[in-house]
Amino acid sequence: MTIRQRAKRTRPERPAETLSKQRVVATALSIIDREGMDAFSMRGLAQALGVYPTAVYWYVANRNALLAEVVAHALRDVVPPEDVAQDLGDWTVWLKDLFGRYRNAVQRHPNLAALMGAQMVSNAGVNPVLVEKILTVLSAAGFKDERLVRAFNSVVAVMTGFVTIEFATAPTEDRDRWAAELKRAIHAVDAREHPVLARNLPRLANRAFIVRWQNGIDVPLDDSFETYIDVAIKGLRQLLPNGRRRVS
Amino acid sequence: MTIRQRAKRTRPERPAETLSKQRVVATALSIIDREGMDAFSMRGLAQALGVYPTAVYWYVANRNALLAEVVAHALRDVVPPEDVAQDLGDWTVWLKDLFGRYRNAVQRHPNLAALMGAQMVSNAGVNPVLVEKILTVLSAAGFKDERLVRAFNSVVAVMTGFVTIEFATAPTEDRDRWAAELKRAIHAVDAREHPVLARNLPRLANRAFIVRWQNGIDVPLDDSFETYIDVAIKGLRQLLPNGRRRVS
DNA sequence: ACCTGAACACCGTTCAAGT
DNA sequence: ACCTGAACACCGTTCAAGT
Repeated sequence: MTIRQRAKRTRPERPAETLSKQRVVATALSIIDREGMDAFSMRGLAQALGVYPTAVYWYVANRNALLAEVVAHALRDVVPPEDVAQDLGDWTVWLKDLFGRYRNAVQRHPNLAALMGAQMVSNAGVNPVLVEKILTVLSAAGFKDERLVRAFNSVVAVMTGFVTIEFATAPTEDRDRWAAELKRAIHAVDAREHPVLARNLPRLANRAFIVRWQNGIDVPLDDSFETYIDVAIKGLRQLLPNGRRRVS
Repeated sequence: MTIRQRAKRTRPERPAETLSKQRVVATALSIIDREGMDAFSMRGLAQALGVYPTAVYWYVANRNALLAEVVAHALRDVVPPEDVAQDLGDWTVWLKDLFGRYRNAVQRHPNLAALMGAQMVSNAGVNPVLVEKILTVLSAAGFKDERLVRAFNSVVAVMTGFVTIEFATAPTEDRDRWAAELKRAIHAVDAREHPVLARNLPRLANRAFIVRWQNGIDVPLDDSFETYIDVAIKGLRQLLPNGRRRVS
């Protein structure tokens, strides 16, 4: 977990401009954004806040609870505001906006990508308004009862699926060596063993999942994301009772 | 990270029936399966193997590298065998089988769910045969060039999306208290603020993402998963050039 | 080649005290 | 109510030795 070459942390730094949960969460997020998940620690956070490690525990129960709040904070802008064509007859516009907003949030905090996906277990760290909004839009579109549940779960899964892996971060240790080695291995693919891959290599290399050596921060997969969303929306529309109502 | 109440580990246990990378990876996986991600440590692993902590480093470069191998091992059976109706004209059957196999793998190792999704960045820990197979099936279905790349990325994202959050594990600490509190909060939802949620609560409670207090191990979301896959397949089919060729 | 043994520089968290 | 201070029981990883 890359310990050696970090600045030695002795005592508090800043004169502590009064602590608060707000400040604790915001500072934690900024550390994770800058240095990554592996480098984040409760002690490092305390140091950044200018207090003793144990002071943080006045505001959060433990590390996991804090991380849940950090995720919630990072996701605070995902719910589209009221004015997004919610009642304008096209539910697909609202969903596309939602998916895009989630992607933006992860894009801004890629080091949190894995946690953001995982946090969807429960509403512990997620705005309950998000749930109500999705349900409202799907209801208005014509989903109800059991079909509403299934559509809801599909929407949440679609929202997190692509983006979680698009921005998943590689081991922080020796990123450059790791990337170089991977790049080499990919270009050395055996055309006899993997003919389709070899034939399409220039198109796929560093632009397709698994066959990459950089993630969405360096190489965003905008086109594929668009297609993915399109696939989901088209599929959802076919799920509606009366065939495809309200064509976009 | 729940340290206190664990058995004190002093020295090696077993007389070490000769170490090997195989044994290191398999033992690591079994520890993670039994005790969860938080409880896994290099030192605990060494103890279980009956060797000194540093002996493990002869077989793996570091913790992250080991975890990548553990994920690869857990995913070893995801690629459908040759005989699955691959060339029988219906590419959707093969894809559905693939998605089901991935789900089974995660279901067997839920504590690894978050890592499994994240590992799709690169082929470091993933079988390259998987890539070739997906490309082959999609090519045969009619996807080519840029469309092939987009379809491939969509397929991988669909494969991991639902399942990653379905089996995401809650903080290991105080699971029962956490679940009880969540259950209470969900049932106490304000019908004025969240009318659609309140109206559909019996249907959604513990059966919809975010509105859950248990995960897929305790409450599998089979129906929703089926719908989700259906949505993806239907959407993918509409992506094909000549409309819907090869109807299932 | 494979493992021991000691050491280094960290961790999260608890508990008792201070103000 | 909010923070200090000391302590406990762990970590991952490096390096020099052993066999």
